[in-house]
Amino acid sequence: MQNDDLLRLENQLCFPLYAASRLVTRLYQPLLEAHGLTYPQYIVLLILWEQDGLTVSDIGDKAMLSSNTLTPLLKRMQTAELLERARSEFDERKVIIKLTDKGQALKSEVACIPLQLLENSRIDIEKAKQLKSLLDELIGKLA
Amino acid sequence: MQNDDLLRLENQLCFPLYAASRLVTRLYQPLLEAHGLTYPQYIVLLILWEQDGLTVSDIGDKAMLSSNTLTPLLKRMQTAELLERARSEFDERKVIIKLTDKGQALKSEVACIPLQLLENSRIDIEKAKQLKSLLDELIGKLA
DNA sequence: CAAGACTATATCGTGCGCGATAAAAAAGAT
DNA sequence: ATCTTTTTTATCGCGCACGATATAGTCTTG
Repeated sequence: MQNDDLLRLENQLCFPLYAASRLVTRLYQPLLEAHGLTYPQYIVLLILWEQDGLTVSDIGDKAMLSSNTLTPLLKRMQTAELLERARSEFDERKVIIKLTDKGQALKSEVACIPLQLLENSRIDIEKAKQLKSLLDELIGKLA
Repeated sequence: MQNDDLLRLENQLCFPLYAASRLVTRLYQPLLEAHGLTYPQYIVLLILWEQDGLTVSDIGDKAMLSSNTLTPLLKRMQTAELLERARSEFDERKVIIKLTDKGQALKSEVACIPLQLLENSRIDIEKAKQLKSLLDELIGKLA
């Protein structure tokens, strides 16, 4: 493949990744907005629903985000009364994030969303699994 | 699969997409920054190197972006003297984007980047192709 | 040709992402 | 014990993304 071909948009792996990610976010957006959530906030909730009481950097490790993104995001979620932020009493550097009742309760409200999106979009479930496993592998190599 | 499992981060297709897209952007970022480019600006250049003289919405169709994102971005690229923005003389609503010599010249400078990234990351070329085709299919269904 | 509909771009506001840096607490070193 | 290093969170600035809206040019239709 010549350099010229390597620079064609259609031959880039980066662009479909970028485009697909934004398209999927757009798919979630109206459903999440109904619950006052943004997409990254939903990611944080997915993490906290699995394990509550994590520190900011614990969440950061899982979401691949750091404090410059997470601190303001978590503050907004605190303002929305979805979670509480409190310094650890054992290590004052750490901030422990705990879901409020409202944050916990949201779980059952949005539980239907993944399935709903899967059904509404005509996505082949086998191809989705294949895609996910290729993405996980890519992430493993880049993270 | 139960609702609870459907909400586990590890079972979401959306998250690896979001994470992989950001990881790949981070891979490009230092190489692009050396040429004063951001990742979305690079995407716009890829488009214009293929076909110059497009309108804002032509570029938007290809990049899946609209004027609220593109107008400021193109203005920054104009300030960087990579391109010129001029109203069409036939239809004054349209803005024609033309690369400057500097914008054209950048093509040969960044031509090595895709291959360089492919080689530096230990990405299997066959899996990359497979991934791209699955992403293209997904985009086709969602766009 | 005037009024309304439509199209193309621009503007505005909000929320990310993230590099760079700061500040404070904890851990380690001498 | 003091000094240095590391860890953890927060702050700042900039550039996207994008919904909502504005503005101006073009087209359509009576």
